Amino acid sequence: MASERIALTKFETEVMSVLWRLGEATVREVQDAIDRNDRPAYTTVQTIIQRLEQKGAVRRTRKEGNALFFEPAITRKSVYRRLVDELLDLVGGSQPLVAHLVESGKLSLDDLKAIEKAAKKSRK
Amino acid sequence: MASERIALTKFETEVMSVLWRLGEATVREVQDAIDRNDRPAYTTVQTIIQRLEQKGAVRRTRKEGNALFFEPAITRKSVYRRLVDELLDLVGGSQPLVAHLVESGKLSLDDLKAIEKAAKKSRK
DNA sequence: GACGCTCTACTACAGTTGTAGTATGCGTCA
DNA sequence: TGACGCATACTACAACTGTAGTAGAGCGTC
Repeated sequence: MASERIALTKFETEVMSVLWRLGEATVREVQDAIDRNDRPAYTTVQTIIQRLEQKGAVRRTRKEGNALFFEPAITRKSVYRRLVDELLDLVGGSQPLVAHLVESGKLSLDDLKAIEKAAKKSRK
Repeated sequence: MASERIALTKFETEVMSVLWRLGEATVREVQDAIDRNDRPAYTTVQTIIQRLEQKGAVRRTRKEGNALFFEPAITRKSVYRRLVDELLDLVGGSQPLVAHLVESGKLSLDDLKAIEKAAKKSRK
């Protein structure tokens, strides 16, 4: 479910990350979960969640006291796919991307092997 | 060279890609090189290049007739690094990212092996 | 030297995004 | 049951982005 093609901004994506992690949360909880030096104001987070709701990326689940709970309405995977695709377009494919990762030390040879092994296993 | 920390928008990055590819180009040449169905107007490209110039991402090289030539003033690598880092932050590291690539069929096991081999070679 | 074409410089503008304030409502505790 | 406090709904707004028009200058051609 969840018809995709929803474009998210950086901050919106960050909020979605929190929701994917927590499963369900209030505005307050999302704000608390945002781990930054310049933490946004409560109402800022509220606005973002509201926009996410309008975009259909988030939905209300229930109410506790007078606080609403929200949960993701789109999958993490679909959003990642979009982000990754965009990046791949720019850098010219996944090969160059991974090469860049290895080259810049962000991914070790051991990591590569581990991924390989896992992939082989899940494939069969 | 080229003090980094320059944030580029999507379109700006696209223009930079053209410049990295061509090495040097006029506004007209950049516009022609943009390969899209909804190609932007000449003046639109002009504006983007102007903004890139203000940001220090691009510099004028010479004049031919009354047309200016521009060249990149920052490296492709530094921009990629920024983009990749942002994505990594979001998806939670390079391991998950590569796993996602493999899983979604964007990267084959053969690709992985090739990268591994190349990395080993360049390392020694 | 005048004309026309192309290029640059400047201006415009609406939509998006990050950021947050204000007003008002609802629950809970005394 | 009234007040306090947190939550929501609504409003605001400046900066950034994509998009492009207009005015005026320079170059090549006749």
